Amino acid sequence: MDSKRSLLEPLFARFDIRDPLSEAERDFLIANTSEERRIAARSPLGHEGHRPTHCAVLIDGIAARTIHTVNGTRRIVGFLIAGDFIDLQAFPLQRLDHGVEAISDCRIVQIPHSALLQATETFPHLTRLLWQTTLVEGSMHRQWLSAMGAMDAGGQMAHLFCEQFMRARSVGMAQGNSFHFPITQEQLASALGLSIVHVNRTLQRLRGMGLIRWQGQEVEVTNWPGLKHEAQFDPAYLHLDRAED
Amino acid sequence: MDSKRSLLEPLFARFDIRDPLSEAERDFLIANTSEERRIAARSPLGHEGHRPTHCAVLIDGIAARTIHTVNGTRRIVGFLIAGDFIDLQAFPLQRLDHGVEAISDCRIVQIPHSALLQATETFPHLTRLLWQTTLVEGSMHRQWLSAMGAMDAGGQMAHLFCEQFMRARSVGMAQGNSFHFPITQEQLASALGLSIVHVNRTLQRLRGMGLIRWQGQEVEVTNWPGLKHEAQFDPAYLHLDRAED
DNA sequence: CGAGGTCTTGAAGACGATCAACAAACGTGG
DNA sequence: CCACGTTTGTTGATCGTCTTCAAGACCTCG
Repeated sequence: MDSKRSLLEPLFARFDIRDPLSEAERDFLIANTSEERRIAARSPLGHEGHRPTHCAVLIDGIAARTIHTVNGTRRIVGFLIAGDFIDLQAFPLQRLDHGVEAISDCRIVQIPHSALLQATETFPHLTRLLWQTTLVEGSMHRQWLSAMGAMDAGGQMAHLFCEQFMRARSVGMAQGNSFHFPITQEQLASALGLSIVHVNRTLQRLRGMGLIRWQGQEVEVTNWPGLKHEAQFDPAYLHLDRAED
Repeated sequence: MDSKRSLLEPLFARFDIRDPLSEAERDFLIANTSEERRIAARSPLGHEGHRPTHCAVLIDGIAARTIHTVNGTRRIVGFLIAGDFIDLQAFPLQRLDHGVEAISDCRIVQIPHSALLQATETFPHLTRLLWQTTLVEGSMHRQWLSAMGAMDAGGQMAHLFCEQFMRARSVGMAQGNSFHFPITQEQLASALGLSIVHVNRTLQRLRGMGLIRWQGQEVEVTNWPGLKHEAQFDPAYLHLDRAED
């Protein structure tokens, strides 16, 4: 199925950065991939506590990992873009320990856990790559933790923009210095652990410093070295591995 | 080697909670385990950017995952206790993206990456368990992120104590309501992203509320329900799976 | 055109940081 | 065993960042 092959292209591109898949591995994934499904913005892609039987891959759109606290607030702990696995963790862990929600309209495909099980039995190299993929998530979480404790709101926000920009660029989703990032300030606040009001003011400061422009759904990095400096950004933790910039 | 078997006991106990290892899997790990090594408190167990050839398991003691920021501060993003893998991520990822330092005197054993590679080729069930283990880390990171954004200093600190208490208990390292936690207030501050002064005051508040006692290197939970409530603690994310309390 | 969501601005107040100093605990060598 | 320096813990005062509350502007979509 060439249509499925093209659907999985963002995922393959992700692997190609680090360690390309063999044809047999690609074919195996393609053979076990469902038809494309469309998910409307704001709807859930995964539920905390749920035990999925399939693993989803985000083909197009933006999604967020969320954690709901007892007092009713929900915190965004990570963003997903094209080529990211949505709930691959739930394959080894059996249970999803956080929620995932679509930020924009999304397209996904699914791979049954039975196929992943088979992969671990017969495709050790692929298994190691899947494993690796889930670990990059953890690395990003650590970086967020570090940023939150060590920097002020401007630094944290700049850091997030740096991360999203580099990630978008790595999968070919950036146009020059711009990338698609259709989130609201409320969502940005939830990701940074700040109030909406303060996000708004911090945003204005970054704009005023000439670091970024943000109109509609496009973020333009107008001063990349400046933004990286403000964020103290070192992309090593993303494990993109062709050390660019 | 029965001595090595007993060294790996904390690790096996960790697996037993979720999905026990077969005898063959245990034997394989035992056969590929190095002699015990002792590491002095405050010395490094792993360096950011390093490419390890072996993976270490913490047998005894407390260690911390650290990230060094440009401005010279180091942030603690996680704690390790007996039975935790120190740098298993670096096997699939090839590179360690953060530092690890011994908090107390530690004992470790090492497993060469070559053995892990062989495990992925011939022990798929073991591989899935190793994978699973690395994912619990990510889950804890997410919870820390959520806690940092959503709660004040008291809540965050209570959350950390809850987590450490449950984890210590799960590997039999707790005595009643007490557990060994030989860290300084500076290290606690670095883990919570707070100043030392504020950690000190927050600690006094928790003590004053009768939630914990902390003398020397022992933390005693004097009011477990109260501590959990203050922390809004739900242990599901630890994936310990015998839902206790 | 109205309604709801999003963005923006102002003012007051809380939480935590920083600075500074001192007390207590610890380990080491004399 | 005591004297000493170093690390850790404790307290007070001041300041800044960020939160909260409140209200108005803008925008999009029915």
